[in-house]
Amino acid sequence: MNETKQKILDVALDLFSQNGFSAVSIRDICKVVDIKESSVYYHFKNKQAILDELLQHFESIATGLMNQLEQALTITQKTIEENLFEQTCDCFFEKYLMDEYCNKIMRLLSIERLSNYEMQKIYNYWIFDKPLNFQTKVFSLLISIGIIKTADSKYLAVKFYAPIYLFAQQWLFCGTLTDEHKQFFRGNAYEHINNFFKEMEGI
Amino acid sequence: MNETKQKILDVALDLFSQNGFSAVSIRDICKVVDIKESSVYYHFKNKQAILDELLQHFESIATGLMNQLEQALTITQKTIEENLFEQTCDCFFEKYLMDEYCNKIMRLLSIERLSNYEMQKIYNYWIFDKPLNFQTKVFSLLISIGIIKTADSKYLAVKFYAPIYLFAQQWLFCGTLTDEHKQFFRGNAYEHINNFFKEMEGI
DNA sequence: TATTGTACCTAACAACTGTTAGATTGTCAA
DNA sequence: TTGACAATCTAACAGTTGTTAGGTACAATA
Repeated sequence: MNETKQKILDVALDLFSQNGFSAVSIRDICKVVDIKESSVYYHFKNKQAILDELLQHFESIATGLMNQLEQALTITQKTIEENLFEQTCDCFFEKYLMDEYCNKIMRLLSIERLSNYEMQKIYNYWIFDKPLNFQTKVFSLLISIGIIKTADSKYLAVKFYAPIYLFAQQWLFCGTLTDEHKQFFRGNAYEHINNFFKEMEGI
Repeated sequence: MNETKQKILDVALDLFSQNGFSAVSIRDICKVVDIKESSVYYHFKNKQAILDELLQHFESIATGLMNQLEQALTITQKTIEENLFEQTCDCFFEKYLMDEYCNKIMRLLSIERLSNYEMQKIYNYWIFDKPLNFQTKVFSLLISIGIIKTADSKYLAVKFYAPIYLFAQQWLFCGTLTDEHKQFFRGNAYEHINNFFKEMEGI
């Protein structure tokens, strides 16, 4: 891909994720990229097309990561327990919630979803429905192979995911994504996961 | 308070909560209120002053509600159990998360917190710190009077509050606040509270 | 050497932005 | 009736917005 075009996308996402789509002007972007505003229209049909391309790229990344997670459920039973923990942390935490690109897209979506129904659907899918459905599957599986005693897998998924979502909103979706905030998130989220599985073994 | 001034505040909050402060123009507000844009400057020093007054009013409402909740903890022990459940639902759910005014302010804050540090602090205080601190107090109290066996009250607060926050984000902070969405939230949140206390009695 | 295509530029457009100066009403008290 | 005040208006300002038409510089191709 063209170097300038990539730079426009990077800067646009950076500004969109802080101020929202409509509050950022083409000229704001151009000041940072250091080109004249008309040059943007050589690479993109209009302002909306920049946003479209950013979202499309995000959805392809997210689809790939979620597929990777789903595959961790299909391997042999013995390796499930070990693999699941690692995969969840690596795919979902590091490469998704804390990934610079994905994180910025999610910030942007959290703004736009309030006035744009299409954005709301994308946000709901990737932040609520998809992760909760995946966790429900995980717990159904753990119940079926006897690691967990019978329980409501859907409610288990909420109890597992909700604190992670809360910590993410607290540390990963405020201000800029810093290493310090990442460490806060990791500390809280990992501790929660450990506690959660300890408590489940007890029941 | 002046009728027109109140109408400006109402319309401004409605638009700000959907599109964010900077994406709404004075003329957007005036079209709905049906006045000329210069008339706004009779009631407010500038655009920022509208936002300031909205936030100030919210903080006085929120302070009152939280004080009311705190008081539910100081009454005689016997009535605590009965009172706490009712108060939490009434104050925190109905008069706070689902109240039209407070709900709109929280939407607005969720946009502005991404680019404005002051807004971020207000959001964090009223959405994370204050509710979590209150719940921590509640569980400390329940532990001290023997209703709950010894446990980490801070982590209990997270486990209690996180699903409520998740349901709120899912149903109360997307699109417009409808009666249908309110019912979804109530259904999920009340069920969670019941489950939570059932499980605690078991331990 | 002439032509073509890429990647940028200057300059302008009509519409919109927050804000202000000053005029115009209607409603009271003197 | 006069004067003062509150609440609104008209009209304009300087700057910003997304977008376009048309020009320029430079490389690769014919």
